[in-house]
Amino acid sequence: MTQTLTPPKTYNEALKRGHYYLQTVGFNGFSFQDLANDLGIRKASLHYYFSSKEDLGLALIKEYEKYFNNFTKKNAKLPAIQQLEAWLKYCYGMTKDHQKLCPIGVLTCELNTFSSKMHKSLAKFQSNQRRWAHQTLKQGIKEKAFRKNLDTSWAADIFLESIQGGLQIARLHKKPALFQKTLKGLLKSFS
Amino acid sequence: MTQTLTPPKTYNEALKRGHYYLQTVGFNGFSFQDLANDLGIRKASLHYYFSSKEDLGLALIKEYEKYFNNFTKKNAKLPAIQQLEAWLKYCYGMTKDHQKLCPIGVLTCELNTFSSKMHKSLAKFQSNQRRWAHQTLKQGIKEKAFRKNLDTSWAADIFLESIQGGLQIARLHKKPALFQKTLKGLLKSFS
DNA sequence: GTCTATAACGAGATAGAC
DNA sequence: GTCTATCTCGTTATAGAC
Repeated sequence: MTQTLTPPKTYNEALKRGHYYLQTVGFNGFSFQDLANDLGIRKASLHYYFSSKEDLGLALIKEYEKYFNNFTKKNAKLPAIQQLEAWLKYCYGMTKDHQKLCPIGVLTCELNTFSSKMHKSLAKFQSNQRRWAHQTLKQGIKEKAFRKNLDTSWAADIFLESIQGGLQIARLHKKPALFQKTLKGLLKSFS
Repeated sequence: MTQTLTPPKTYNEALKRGHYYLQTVGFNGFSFQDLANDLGIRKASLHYYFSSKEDLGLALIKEYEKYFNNFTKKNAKLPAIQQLEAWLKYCYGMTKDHQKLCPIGVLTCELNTFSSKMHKSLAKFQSNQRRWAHQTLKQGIKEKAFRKNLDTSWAADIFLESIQGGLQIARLHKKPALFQKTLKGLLKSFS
């Protein structure tokens, strides 16, 4: 009925294309012009939604985190190993979708070109993922999916780091199967 | 005596600073102007050495590979585990040196903004590293440093991918120790 | 081998009309 | 909410003097 109920279509489309570019060419690899072309509007119009590029960057990270939180909530009742496998499946999908990378990996490479606000936002997001991985791995031990003496703190870190690096190497050699093999093997080594 | 014997000081300095920038802000994160400022010359002068930025990029990768080949040759007679540990030590040093990243990781994130020439050069470099890791891991089994049934193909991939991702996460949280812990743990898990 | 000067372009950002 | 128009700046790259 009122304008607050109508969905901000342009805003959402911009975020969607922003995510695409971020994961394929990096945050510094695309411009307002690129987004504007895709949306069929002028780049000046984008400043109505995002006052600056940093503003866009913060919105993109926030959106990623929203998706991630939704994902973990949706799968919270599954056995731990299935939760971790579901995340791997989602990441594996990136290798087939324009060889996208993990956004955290991309942004970390560009980190020194960002403001501290974006830096902090990204670090918080990664800590969030790390907390989930750690807790899920601990749950997996209780469920006997992983060995009792597994160092879950270490496992959480290497799991997330390997996803990042694995997606990057898979892109380099155009070999999605490489990601699959490495990460499945890592999960198996936790047993 | 002749000019071919005098070292091309400017050229080498440019490569050195190029490496620094590549690993701290990415290849697209610095300009000829940055290099020129550091060297105390005009940016136009750099085109005497590098006809284009792509040309500079190719030279930087070639230089990395030269260093790597030298490194492996130098340590070739050490036990396998010491060779791998030496490489980890070198990478760990990056975390303390302006939080540098693995150049392959950085360049892979920016890959879609590069020419196919640079893409191929980078892929070849990574394959070279992968071959070394694989062969060294196999040697480590013979030397009883790693378990007999270790999947060395898998181990080589996860080793290199974790280095990449590990350096990135260490930068994000400004925690060099994180890299150390993850990678030492991985190597130990191969036993 | 380094310089000045300049071309050609694309970036982020803003003012103000509609 | 989207537009035109414009500003300012930084980028790669080239021509030609010294």
